[in-house]
Amino acid sequence: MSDLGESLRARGMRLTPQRSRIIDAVRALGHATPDLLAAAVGQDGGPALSLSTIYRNLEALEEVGVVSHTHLDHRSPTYHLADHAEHLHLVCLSCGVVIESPVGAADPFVGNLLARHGFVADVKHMAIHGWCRACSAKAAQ
Amino acid sequence: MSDLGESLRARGMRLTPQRSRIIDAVRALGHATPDLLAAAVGQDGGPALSLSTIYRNLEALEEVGVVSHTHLDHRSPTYHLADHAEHLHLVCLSCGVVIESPVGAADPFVGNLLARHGFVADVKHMAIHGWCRACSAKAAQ
DNA sequence: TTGAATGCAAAAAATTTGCATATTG
DNA sequence: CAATATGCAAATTTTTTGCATTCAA
Repeated sequence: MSDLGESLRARGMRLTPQRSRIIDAVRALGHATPDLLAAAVGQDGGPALSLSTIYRNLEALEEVGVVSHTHLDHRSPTYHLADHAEHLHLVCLSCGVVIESPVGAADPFVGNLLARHGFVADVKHMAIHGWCRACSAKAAQ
Repeated sequence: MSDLGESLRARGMRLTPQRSRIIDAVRALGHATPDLLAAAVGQDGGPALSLSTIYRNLEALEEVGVVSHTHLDHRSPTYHLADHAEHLHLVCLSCGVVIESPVGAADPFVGNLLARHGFVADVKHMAIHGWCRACSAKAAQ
């Protein structure tokens, strides 16, 4: 991340202390929503950041490719470092548990979509919803 | 739809004119968001319905199994008749086009998740995001 | 008749935007 | 010094909730 400043500057952006702190928080939490990040940044010793700064910076950092986000449900974007191991999320509609699975599990599906529609799918942008083993067993009774 | 009234009554619910009009609107539009439905219902000749009635009824009708919803993006639930042909949605992150694809395309993927995690995936609950043929071709240059 | 449903207005929750001020490069 | 970023408050957008009134069964 030493060239982060350069990546930013190359796009006319600046490396501000706020940006560094936000990146640190994303790294520390693994993945988190904007307001969780705001809370985390507020506890790193420095002054709290306004929520709008959080939002604007997550967007900026995503453009530069430092972070990216996925949606575990229809309303929470969760951010993580872009170089974080890639995996897709399975969210149980019943108990809410989140399971991580290697993206490879979707390869045949992704291949189908490409062959059939020329569509390049990013299966990890949105979580896959359904029912976990425990909940589907419960429902089967 | 003649037994809709019974299905509702069996659960202590009632068949109101508002409910019928909402179902008609869902059928007419194919699939639409709550506010689009509100607009559509408002043009069927009768009086407009309050948005809260729309929301409460979509929820009620979904419980009874008459309608169901999917999320094309992280903020718009789109409702359709439950007996409407099942398909999954591919949404282009670049141009926004929505492509429908038979759920069968996801069978191997769904099978993998079941085998690997015991997870019963409902791939059509959330749209699959990615890039359509045109946009990915453009990006390749 | 009576409990469920409606309408309206106010409350929430989650982002986004305007703008004056502070800062980076 | 000039242009980008920040902070704060206000505006949006979308959905939910309280409550008095209406209506289906």
